[in-house]
Amino acid sequence: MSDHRMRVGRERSERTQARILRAALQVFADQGPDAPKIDDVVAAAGISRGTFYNYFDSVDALLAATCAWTTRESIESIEEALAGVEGPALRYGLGLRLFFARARSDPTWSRFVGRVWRVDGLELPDRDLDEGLDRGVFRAASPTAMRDLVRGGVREALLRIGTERTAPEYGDHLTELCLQALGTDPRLIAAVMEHELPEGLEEDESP
Amino acid sequence: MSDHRMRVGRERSERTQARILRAALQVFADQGPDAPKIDDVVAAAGISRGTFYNYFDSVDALLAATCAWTTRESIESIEEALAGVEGPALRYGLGLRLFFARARSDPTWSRFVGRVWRVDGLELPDRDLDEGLDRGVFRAASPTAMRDLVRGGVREALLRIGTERTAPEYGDHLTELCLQALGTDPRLIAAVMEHELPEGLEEDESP
Amino acid sequence: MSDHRMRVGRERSERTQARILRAALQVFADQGPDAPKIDDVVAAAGISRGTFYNYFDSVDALLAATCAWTTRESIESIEEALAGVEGPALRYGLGLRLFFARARSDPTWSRFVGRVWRVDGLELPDRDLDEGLDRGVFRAASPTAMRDLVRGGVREALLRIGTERTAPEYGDHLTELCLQALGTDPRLIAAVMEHELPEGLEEDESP
Amino acid sequence: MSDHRMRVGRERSERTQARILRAALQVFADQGPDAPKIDDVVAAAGISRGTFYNYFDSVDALLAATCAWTTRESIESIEEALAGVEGPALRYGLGLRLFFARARSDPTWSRFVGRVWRVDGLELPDRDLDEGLDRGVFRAASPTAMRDLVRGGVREALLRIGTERTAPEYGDHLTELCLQALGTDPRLIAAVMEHELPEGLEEDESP
DNA sequence: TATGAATGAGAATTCATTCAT
DNA sequence: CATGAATGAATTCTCATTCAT
Repeated sequence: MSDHRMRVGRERSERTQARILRAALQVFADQGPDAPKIDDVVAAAGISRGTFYNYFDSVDALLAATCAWTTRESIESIEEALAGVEGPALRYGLGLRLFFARARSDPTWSRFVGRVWRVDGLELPDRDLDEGLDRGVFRAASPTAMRDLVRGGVREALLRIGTERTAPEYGDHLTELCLQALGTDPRLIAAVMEHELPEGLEEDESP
Repeated sequence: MSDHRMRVGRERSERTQARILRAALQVFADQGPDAPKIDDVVAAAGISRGTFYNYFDSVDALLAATCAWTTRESIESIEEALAGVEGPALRYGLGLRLFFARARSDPTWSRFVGRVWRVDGLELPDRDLDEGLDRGVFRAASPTAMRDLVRGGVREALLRIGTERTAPEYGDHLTELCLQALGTDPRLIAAVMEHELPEGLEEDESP
Repeated sequence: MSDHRMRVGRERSERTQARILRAALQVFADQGPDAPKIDDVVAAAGISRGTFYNYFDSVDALLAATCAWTTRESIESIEEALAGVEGPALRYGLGLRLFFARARSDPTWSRFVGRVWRVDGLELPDRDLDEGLDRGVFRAASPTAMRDLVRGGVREALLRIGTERTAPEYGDHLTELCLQALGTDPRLIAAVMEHELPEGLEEDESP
Repeated sequence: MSDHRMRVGRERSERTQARILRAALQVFADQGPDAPKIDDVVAAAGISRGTFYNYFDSVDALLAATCAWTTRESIESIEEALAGVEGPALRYGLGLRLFFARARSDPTWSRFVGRVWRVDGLELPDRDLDEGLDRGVFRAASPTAMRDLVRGGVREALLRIGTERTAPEYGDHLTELCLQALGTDPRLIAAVMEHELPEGLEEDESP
């Protein structure tokens, strides 16, 4: 009996926490990381102020948790989807294409990532990038500048995808441009673009 | 006599407004567009709260004015510096190099532009971009994606330049990458990079 | 359980709102409609500033609510007390006498009504007035002038009653003068003045 | 020469003071005695804040001065106009008619007197009232109630005259009602109403 | 005397946080 | 755990007053 009560309690608790995080995603996506008030989150989640404080200490803590959740979930999805793919250019390029596909299927997530994620998140595919540079698949006078260009471009693209109705090929085009900027061999680029998109990254996972 | 008084008054007024704008540049550069409190600005400008409200209705109005000032001033400087330069690639590329040079000489301005400017400002060199596309000097499957990549990359670069000590060539490298992403002919890129940097854009003009 | 909590919450909320309104009555009566500061109300009600804003948006909104409350309550009391009384002169005259009796028993209310009520409230007995004019019980070259004289006289009387210790017959005398000004038959006036005062209007009802 | 300068200075000073008072009349008439800010007066008078303080210490002092000016001027006009008139009822009735005529010709003044004057002003014709009561021309169970009724009615009438377009006879009708309320002999009332209106009270005098 | 920029005390308003139920 | 009324510190904003020119 006590067992049952505990289980029910834990489940309810997890459901409430999930509601808050989903509401936070929406609110931060709409207002950015600084503007939101507790009441915005509370209203969006359909809970009371007091309940909020049962789960998070402050808006900042909520922001951190929301970032952690989305980042963790994205990493997992990407790694899973790219599980069998080999080669830095292919992995990196397909990763970007998947990222934009996910953005397209969830504009709120896209806006959130574009507005809120700082380096932690937007540097995810660093391993493939490093490997590509090491192997000479990517070439650049300044790796830092290269990363900055790509990171900024991706962020800008996410904001656009999350905000307006973009053409279906927009994400692929941006991926292509990024690879070009990295100095990738055109034939390799073509291969990336023609490769079938692995499954994954398109569904929203509950925290 | 009355003339003299009016002139003195106007001069003082303009000096105060300039002090506020300069303080605002600093504060917005440090804290972003949403976080600053009136008191931050007031303290940075060395004026009283009341004086602030003699010049601006709210922090939002101040933000708008600061954007307008920096944008106007940047446009003027760029146009002046590029006065005699012909050809979209040369103009666009030199424009970027000048922009980054200015950023390097004024990190606060760089941080401000990187964090705060929205499209209004960061689309400045649109005319040259359009002309380059028209003439086939720039090539891209998706002009929108191309612009987004460049805009995002520039923003990211400004944040870096405004935040840390970057290598002297960083700006040039990023410029080169942008031109590559635009599909510019490598010889043309080389010409841009070897061209002497016109004077201008390096001094801060008072509002 | 949830039911109980809701009821307790609502009751507390209503009690607080009532405290604020009662404090407002006092404060507006003392200072008039424009002068009061939020802090005056807050201090008189014994609540915090924040609590005030949980109930009203501004002093103006509080003023409106206080007017609405007093007006509604007065209308109800009068109508109840005059329920069985017939004839415009009798109803109007007894209404005035009751009004002044209430004023006497609650000087704060009297000052409030005298200083703050605008037409909405002080035109209450319009129906009887119109009916009296229609039937020829009241006569006047200018109904507008007549109403203005009575309204102004009543307001002035309320201020006096609410401010100083008046003779017990003061209200009746003013009623008599009003009826005279309306051109009422002296015998009818005598009947009004000799009629027993119905119960009611003398107690303060909580909002 | 010094003489000349002093005279010119004094004249200018008097003109400025007059401008302020006239502006104050307007502003107090529109906003009542409590609401006006220094800036409202300053803007209406077309002067600077500093100049205001050369003439008055505060808004309260300005209010007092404006009341004093209008009261003094009204007393003088009335006394002058009624110079040769004998008998309390005739004097009192004609005084009221003149008062309303003045109100009609200067709605701002009317609104000001209606909203702002306290007893000091609206008790002006006390002497005639007292004399009328002494001689039995006026009759009332309660002189206080009588005065209150008349004072309130006059105030209400001034507000109406100052605010909307009233019929030309409105003032006379209200005068008649007042005299009726005072218990005046109908023939005497008729005489008052038929009496020619003395000259005066219709022009605005500069302070 | 006239001006209006500058000031800062004080009033209005917001909002994160607590806590009794 | 959930609730939302109450709180008051922090912030925004107003406006009477001063004073150098």
